[in-house]
Amino acid sequence: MKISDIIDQILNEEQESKMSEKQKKIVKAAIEMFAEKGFAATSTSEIAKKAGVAEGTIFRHYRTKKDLLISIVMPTVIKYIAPFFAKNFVKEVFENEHENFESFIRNLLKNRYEFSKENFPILKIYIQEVFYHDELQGEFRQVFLKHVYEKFKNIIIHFQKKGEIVDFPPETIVRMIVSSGIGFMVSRFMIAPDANWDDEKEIDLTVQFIMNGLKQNNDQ
Amino acid sequence: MKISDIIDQILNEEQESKMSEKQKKIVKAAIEMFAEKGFAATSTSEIAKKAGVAEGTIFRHYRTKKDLLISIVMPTVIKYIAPFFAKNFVKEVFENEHENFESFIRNLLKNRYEFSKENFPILKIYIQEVFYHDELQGEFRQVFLKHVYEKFKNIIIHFQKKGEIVDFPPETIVRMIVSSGIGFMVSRFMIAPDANWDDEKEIDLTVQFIMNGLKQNNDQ
Amino acid sequence: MKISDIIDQILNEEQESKMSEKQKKIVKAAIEMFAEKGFAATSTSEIAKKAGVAEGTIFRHYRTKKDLLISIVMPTVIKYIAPFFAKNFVKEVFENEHENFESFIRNLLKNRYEFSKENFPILKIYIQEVFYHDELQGEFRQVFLKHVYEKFKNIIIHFQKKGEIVDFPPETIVRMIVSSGIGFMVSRFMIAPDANWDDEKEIDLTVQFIMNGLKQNNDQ
Amino acid sequence: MKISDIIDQILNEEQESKMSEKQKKIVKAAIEMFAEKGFAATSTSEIAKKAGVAEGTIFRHYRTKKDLLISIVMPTVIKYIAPFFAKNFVKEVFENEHENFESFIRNLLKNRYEFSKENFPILKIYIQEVFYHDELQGEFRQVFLKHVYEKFKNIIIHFQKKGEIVDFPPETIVRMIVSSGIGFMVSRFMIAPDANWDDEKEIDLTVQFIMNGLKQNNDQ
DNA sequence: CATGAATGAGACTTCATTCAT
DNA sequence: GATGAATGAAGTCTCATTCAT
Repeated sequence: MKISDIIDQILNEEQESKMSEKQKKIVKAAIEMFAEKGFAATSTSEIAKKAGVAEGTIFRHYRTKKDLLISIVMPTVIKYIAPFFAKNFVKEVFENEHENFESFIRNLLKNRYEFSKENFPILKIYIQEVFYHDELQGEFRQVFLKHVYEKFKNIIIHFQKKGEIVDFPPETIVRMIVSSGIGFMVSRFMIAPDANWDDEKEIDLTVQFIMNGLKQNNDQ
Repeated sequence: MKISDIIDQILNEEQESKMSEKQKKIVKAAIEMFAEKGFAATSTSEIAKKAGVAEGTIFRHYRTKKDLLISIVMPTVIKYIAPFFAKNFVKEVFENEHENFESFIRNLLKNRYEFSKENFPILKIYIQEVFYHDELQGEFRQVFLKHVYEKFKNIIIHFQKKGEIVDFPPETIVRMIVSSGIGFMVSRFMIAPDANWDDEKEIDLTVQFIMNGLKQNNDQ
Repeated sequence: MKISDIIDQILNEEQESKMSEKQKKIVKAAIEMFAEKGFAATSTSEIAKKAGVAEGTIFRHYRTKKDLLISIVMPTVIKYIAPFFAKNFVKEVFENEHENFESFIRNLLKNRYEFSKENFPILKIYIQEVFYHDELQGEFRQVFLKHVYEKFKNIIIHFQKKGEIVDFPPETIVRMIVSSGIGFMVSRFMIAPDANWDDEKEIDLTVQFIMNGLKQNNDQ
Repeated sequence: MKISDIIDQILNEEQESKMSEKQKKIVKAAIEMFAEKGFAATSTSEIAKKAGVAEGTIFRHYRTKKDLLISIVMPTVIKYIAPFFAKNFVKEVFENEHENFESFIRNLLKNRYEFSKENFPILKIYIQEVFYHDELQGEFRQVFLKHVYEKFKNIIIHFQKKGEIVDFPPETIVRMIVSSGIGFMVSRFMIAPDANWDDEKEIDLTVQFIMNGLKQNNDQ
């Protein structure tokens, strides 16, 4: 499956509705099992059983087991970073005088939180498997990540020039923001999903933490 | 392997020297392969071949493949959090008037950075596999994690009382610090190990970020 | 496989016809090899080769090698003792005035001889393996054996009351009859299957031996 | 190990005392395990562990695992049938006017019962394995069995001529006697060793059963 | 489209046996 | 004589994938 096909799928946005009933069941079952046991430790026969279909049916829809993984994971991952591709993403930040860094960060966290909430199993699978399968990086790493990363960096630089944030290397700042964000998601959905979370408050505190952490300190 | 045995091993600190030459080779090969391909996707025959021993030799030293994983990973993981168990860890923080939050954080990061630098493959394996194998949590989660977490929280509270850091819930602060730290390690050793890192500086910036992020803001 | 399922299979009597061609070949090959070399000394790869199927095919039909053993052996063993379960087995003996002990014994031996002739390899496997695998006794020992044994004993007692046979403990008489019968079968089919046997005559002599051995001796 | 060596061993009768302490432990452990799990299902490492010796030690005393089996089993089996070799065994029967068939049978059963009582585990191993290993039959079958069988048959013929027993084919009579005898031993020591046995009485009844079963019936 | 029996490569593991110490 | 680490062949079983129905 080429990356261009995947993008098409996403733009069309109709993938799911095009799926047959059986196919949906397969995807659902695969997500659950991959998230629970890992890709390599999940057998296609388990997926078939859980999905209530014959083993052969899986291979009618997906050439290989790895194809199934990629088909499940990539669309969601791409959606995850899609905002950075929106034409107006950077534009808005740059042209809107009232947009400040804090609202940018807050929006980012809230968006990604909402998305993660609905898609965490798939994101978990991605996080776990991305280091083992080139296909999950592949063109992605080069084409996409750079794209996103670059835009993100530009925004950082923009706010640094406006004097809103500290003068660390932009890459470092990206890392700090992303670490704080993903650190929250992982804690929230992987490590202690059953704890008593006040999500609104945690997001708010995380934003405060990032903002203070990156604030231009004149007294320093 | 019981957790008490593991602790003994670590205290004795002689484990490695007790290993036969072949055993060391097995462990070395296993670490490399597990880190590269993941536990489930690595076959014992690959490990044997890479280690230059017969496959049966692996099972003379480790009852099962999973035993091999555990024996490799747990000692290092325990060492990773061992500082929190040192009797003087909390004591020092509490009793030393000159100890402030910044030096505490800086020490923590530096220590864990040095350790990670030497042991990252193993830590990576742990991070990847901990969600799939109860044995990697087991008593650990209950006994150890709580222990460490609790002490960490107490230190946070200590500095909150001294007015050095902001009044967020201690758990949240722990998460922020750990996220920032692990975020650095993961970026440094997993995501872009080949980039041009100025480690000293990155640690310094990360400390600044955390300090500012948690500073008691009087003007707020 | 629960004993009730096995009974169902036997009652349906269609098991064999339900088997696929390959499955039949597997069973045939397994019987031959188990009988010749013993269960533990027969490898599944040998069975597969002899059956002309892939090794994996065996495990598609039988979860484990032991499952294969049980599936082969239990139905036949149960059929072997099934006559004792027939509703009219005891009834006939008790109610038919003309039925005497000799005709009872003669029928028993002839029936079991005919059955053994056709199924000896399987019975041999059972005899060899029953002492090593609890699954071959299991509910069997408790439920069935008692059942059969009890009925057999009742018949003995019946004929003892009629004065036809000697007053030994019924258990002892059962043992003598069974020993004589199985002794013949084992000699006939295991120890010297290639000798020149006049089966009719041997059965007849065995019946005479048992009858005389158990005859109520007035002159004693 | 050649059969002549075995005979020598037995004649010398000193085998056991020649064994080192370790060797005795090995033999003891092997007997227990072979009897419990069967030869093929018992591993040499299990034997070594149970015997408290190193695995290599077993192979210092016995070239192969099968050698161990043979060394354990054959001497006892030969002793089991040794009475038939005693020079005076047949002679006594033939020349002693007072010796009758009943006392012959009774002696036989009693002797073999006493011997079985002490050596049943080994005999059990033999019974279980003799059908799988040519070495356990080998020369034995040809040389020994025939020898014993022939002598036994001669004795039968002797008593038939004296009119004490019925005119069945001698082979058939041998089978009946042996079946009754072994049937008792197997019931006594294998099938229900824990039942409440009155051994004296059972032997007595078995002798009666055989005697009556084979008595020359003048009214027939 | 869907099925599921069949495959055979390869997974983990056990084992009898060897040999340097 | 005794040891036990090491071996590698062979064991049981799993798996992704194919294909005739």
